[in-house]
Amino acid sequence: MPARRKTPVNTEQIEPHLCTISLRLEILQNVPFFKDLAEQDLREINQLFVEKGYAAGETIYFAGDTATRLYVVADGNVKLMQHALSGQDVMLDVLKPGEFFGSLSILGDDEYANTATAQTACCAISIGAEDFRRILQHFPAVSLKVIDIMAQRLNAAHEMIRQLSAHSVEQRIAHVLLALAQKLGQENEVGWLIQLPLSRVDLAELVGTTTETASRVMSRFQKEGLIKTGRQWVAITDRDGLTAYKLG
Amino acid sequence: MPARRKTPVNTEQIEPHLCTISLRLEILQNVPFFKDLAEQDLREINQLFVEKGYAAGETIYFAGDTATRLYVVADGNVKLMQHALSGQDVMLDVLKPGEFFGSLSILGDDEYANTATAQTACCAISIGAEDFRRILQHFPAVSLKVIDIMAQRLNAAHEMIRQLSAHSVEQRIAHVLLALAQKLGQENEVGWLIQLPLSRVDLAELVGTTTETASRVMSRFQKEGLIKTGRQWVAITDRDGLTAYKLG
DNA sequence: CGCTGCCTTGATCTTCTTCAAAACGTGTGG
DNA sequence: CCACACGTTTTGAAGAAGATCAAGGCAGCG
Repeated sequence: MPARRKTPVNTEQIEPHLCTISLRLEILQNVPFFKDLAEQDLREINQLFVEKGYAAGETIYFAGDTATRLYVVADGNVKLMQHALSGQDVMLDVLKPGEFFGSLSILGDDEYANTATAQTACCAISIGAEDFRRILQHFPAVSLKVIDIMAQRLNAAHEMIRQLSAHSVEQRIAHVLLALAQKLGQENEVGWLIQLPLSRVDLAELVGTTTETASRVMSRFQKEGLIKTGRQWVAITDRDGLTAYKLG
Repeated sequence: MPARRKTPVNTEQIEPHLCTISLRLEILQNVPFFKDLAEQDLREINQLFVEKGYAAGETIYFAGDTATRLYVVADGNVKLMQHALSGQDVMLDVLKPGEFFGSLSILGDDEYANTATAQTACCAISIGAEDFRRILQHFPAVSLKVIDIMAQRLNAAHEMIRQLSAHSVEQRIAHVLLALAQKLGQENEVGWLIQLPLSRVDLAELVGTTTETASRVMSRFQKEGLIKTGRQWVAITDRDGLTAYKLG
């Protein structure tokens, strides 16, 4: 028995120096838009990437910083945030290994549009925007994949806009929990566990409400047996029940 | 004197058959991602496009339809909408000539993610998704431009998410009015006129509120001398004042 | 002139935020 | 191993922002 840890979330620490060069090739193969490249090309591209580890909570770049690099999550989770002048933060997305972030706007704006922070201890590899542009020019197939992924993200953002415009906090939380479980969930003795430390603050930032309201809704959901939740973790126990809530 | 029309918005009707083949080449040259192509290439690409006119209010495609074509606005304005089960609609964007919409997800999903409707009488040209993909493969420069534009749109969507999460209806309306004026505005004896028929319903759908609340906010703005507004039109008279409102 | 949509305004009610305080878990240092 | 301290979570009560319901007004058009 390791300890009396209550978190069912797996929080193994990844040492910053774990992302060795040999591992990077494997990581790159799992990046959706590099998947179809020849091994030789991949090997060359690999040379252009640099890896770095981050502690949980550490910021990878800030919104407004000069945008020079494109990143790919290698291990752990990264969250993308927007900041409002009022001090209120908004969480746009949680990324898992294989997803990219950073400087996408290859030609135009040269500022990061959002802040990237390590949600868990994590490792990310990155490439200079210039080098990435060269790759896109040489491999049209990669460009097509990138366009495809961006279209998906745009759709996800539009879905979020619809949620915020038309649904109650209760519905939005139900939706976010289901989406996160879909993306990062693991079946478990507790239920369908979201493999991510997720506080009430995080949840509030994800659905655009306050921590208090988020807490109240979570209590209600738990009381009704839809979820099990504790400090920084959530598991879904009644998927259909939550879906019903989400739909109104 | 034509009549006692009150709308300062220019509402010249475009006949559906106005988009002749000769005009199309000119239109294509103004599409951001075709701008840098050689005349000869453009001429070939032009052959692949088909044009069609739409009456104001007419729907170009519905969310959920099989996605087969990519469109470019040639003349007039097109709005992109999301629908909620509750019946509430959300307006994601208003497009002007040169902007594209439709099937962007070249490889993956084969459904339109939103509904495109003619906000004014308009004309759009379109190309089959297959043909467009071929163009992207042949001209990497076009792909880069497309990625760039999609990055901009993603940023715009994220900005909207931040607005909805962190700002009041008043702030959101101020923001939308300024953004629309920036995009479609024309200096005029009335003020900075938004060249677009824009009802209270449209406004409400743009900022995620009800027509009543939108109307109240607009009345307040007019009372304070920030805007002039009437049936389906808005002009900004105090840009700085509105900006101040937008910031809180 | 009256009809049909759009726009406005008022009153009421719900949802969510805000402010405040207490309870709980977790890691720390005695 | 226990107890304290800190950050997280919960809960309550009051207040504000916005939604909803319901009329009434105004512009444009036949």
